Order: sequence, then C-alpha cells, then structure tokens
Amino acid sequence: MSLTYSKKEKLKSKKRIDQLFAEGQSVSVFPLRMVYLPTTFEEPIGAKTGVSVSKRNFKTAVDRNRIKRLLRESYRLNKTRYFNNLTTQYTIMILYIGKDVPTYNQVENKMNLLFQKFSNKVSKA
RNA sequence: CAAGUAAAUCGCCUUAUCGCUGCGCUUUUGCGUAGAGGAAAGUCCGAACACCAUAGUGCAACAUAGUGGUUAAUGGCCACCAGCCGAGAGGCUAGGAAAAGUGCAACAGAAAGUAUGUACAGGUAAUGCUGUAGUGAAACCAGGUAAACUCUAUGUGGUGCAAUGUCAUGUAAACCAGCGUUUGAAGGCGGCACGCUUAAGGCUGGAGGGUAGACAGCUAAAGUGUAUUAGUAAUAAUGCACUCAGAUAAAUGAUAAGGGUGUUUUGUUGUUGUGGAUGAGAUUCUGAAACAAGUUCAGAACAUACAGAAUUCGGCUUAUAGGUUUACUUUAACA
Repeated sequence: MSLTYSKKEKLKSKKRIDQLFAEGQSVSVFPLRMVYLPTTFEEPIGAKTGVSVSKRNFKTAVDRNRIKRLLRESYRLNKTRYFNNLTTQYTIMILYIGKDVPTYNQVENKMNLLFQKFSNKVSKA
C-alpha cells in the first residue's frame, strides 16, 4: 500500500454508502468521525474511503472543498501506518463535524488519533 | 496636489517533495501533456438543444411600455429626445391612456361632491334660487393620481441534460397484442373551458428492465486572440493565427522554503512648503535641540479579498483585500 489515493480507493457507489450508514459502526475524535463496515472487494486494496462535510456547517463550496481536500490529504499520507497490518477490507466514510475551517496540522493530528482508536477497536473484536 | 465623475483592466508569483482527474504513449510500471472564475455565485431575463400534438382555440394569468437602432434572442445593450437631480464632469426615470368606468387625496376649508354653512347684495308665494367675499394647487360641463384598480398595444404552450437515447442484469410495476365491461373515471407534468390523442380495472398470450450501474448527450463553439474596414455607438463584415477543464460522494490539491504587493511602525536618507537667520533686494544658510508633508534604503508586525465549473451560450443582479490605466470636472477654502 503506497501513498496514493486513486479512484479505486474512493468510495463512490451510492448503494455502498447507504449500506455503510445503515449497518456500519463508528468511532470519533472531535472534530472527526469515522463510519466503517467490513466489506470484501475484488480489487486488492485496504479500504474504500470517502470524506464528507456538512453543508449545514459550511455554506460556501470553497470551504467544503478545502476541508475535504485536507481530509483526503491526511488520509493519504497516514493510512499506510495502520491499514497495511489489517487483513480485512473496509468501507469507510470520514465525516467532519466541526464548525470551523481547520489547519492541516490539526487535521493530521486528529486523523492519527482516529486511526489509533479505530485499530484498537478492530483488533479487540 | 486634493476632492470627485465615468470607463477599462489585473486580482498574487516561483521552486522542491508527495498526490488528484482527463487524454496520449508505453505496457503494469512509468513518461509526456492539459486542468476553475470575473463573477464559475444568485438562478432573475433571453436563446440553443431535447421530449411532450411539426404546440391548436378562447378566457384567465404574467411580462413589457418615449423614438430609432442592434442582436440568434431579450424585459439586455447603444444613440437621441423629454422630465427630474447635481456647482460641474455626470446621474436617475415604473417616460402609452385621466373625454370608458371605479377608487383615492395631507393641511386649510362649512363643504373635495348623494355638499351648499356664514356675511353682504339681488330675487321669489317659498327654498342655496343667483352673485360676491372667504379656504385651497383645485370649489363643478373643471383638475391631480394609472410604482390604485382599470383600459390600450405587444409578447408568452409546458417541462428541463436527473431532458433524451442506447446497453447490461431478467423477481415486481409499467409496456404490447387479442378478448371483453361500465354509472365512462384517468393520463398526455402550470389555472379553467373547448379540441386532439391514449384509453383504466379483468382474462389470455407476448415482450421487457426498476434500483442515479455503464456509454452517448458532453464540450470546435452565436469559440478565443489579433488586424483592417463600415458605423457617433451597441454591433457587423473580412483576413490571419489558435484549440483552451470535462469531474460525477464530484479532479484542478497538500506541505515546506523563498519572493511580490499593501498598511502600520522603527531607524536611516535628506526633498518641498511654512517659520527663523542674513541682506536694501536678489539670494544664501538652517531642515535639529522649529513645525508639517513627501522621498531613498533597511528592519519588524499584520494583511493578501469575494469565491469553486456540472448541457452550452448572450445578458442582468449581487459579493469582492488591494493594485494599475485612460478621459474628464472643480462651487467654496488653502498654497
């Protein structure tokens, strides 16, 4: 697993997203929240991941784009530390539930905490 | 110089590392190349395109409203006229009709129209019956108001790319054909009526594709740049050159370093004006341990906006740190 984050690893199917929110479990580290569900894919990837920012909290598309880009970037750079050890494939959605536009460092710190919490929970189960 | 008016225009840059989307080449790993805006926004007008009758008729509803031009089209734009505002450059205009009708009208006034008081004068059998005065912009065959109803003229069919078409998967609904029934509902996506058209539910047979899955539509166009010509202008014609985003939980980024630009401030530099000194004057000196405002260089802090394509164009409206350019105006005050 490399530092890339291409189309194959993005969560695009509406069907899968509906299933994820219906059946998935979640962990959160404010202002981030991760919803995940074990899934089997044909492609050899660790997970299919999407990001989301509420339109209610950020009215302009510029702000939403900015946050989503930060989320994707920190996911891309930090996923290898945790997901290379996993044997199960997951469908994941990462939500931003804060109300202010963050800096990259803030997002990266929280993302690492979130991943730790996630892998602890998964390994226990 | 300052204050202002009208236009136009730019709206951060560079490098490194790691990435994203399309296309091309390689072939499984990479390489090359392209990759947001002046408003991409609001979705307010006008079109292209698609489907529903090649879009019908009447009413209703809505829109527009000086004259001429421009355009694919417009309610946009340009020119001119008129009115109003401003000292001016300029700005604004919802600029058709009040002799079709209905309504409305502050203050003053008895009364603003199914009214007629007071004073004086005239007249009658009698009476606001007649005149004058008085209020008011207006006092009765009148006038104002149509960003009041209304009337007139002109225009508008509806729905929007989640349109629409094709393909894959084969469990329903819907669909097609035949039979067959009725007090004849319902559909054709905005309100009514007419007209046109398809015709429910049931039975038999056929055929098939919902779930935003994929592909087309989907980016070569009323295109961009530039020059010339015509025109006061909007704009048009012609020549030359160029090809310039196509994502779909939605690419166009992240980080680091450096540089721009602006504001404030500290130091520095030393200009101009005022003041002071000198002198008959011209002038010269002073510029800090006189005052004010610029300039040069260096440092620091802060700021660097509004905002993200989604079928495509033409406009309008709104948001926008800061910068640049052009044309023009200046009543009063100061020099």
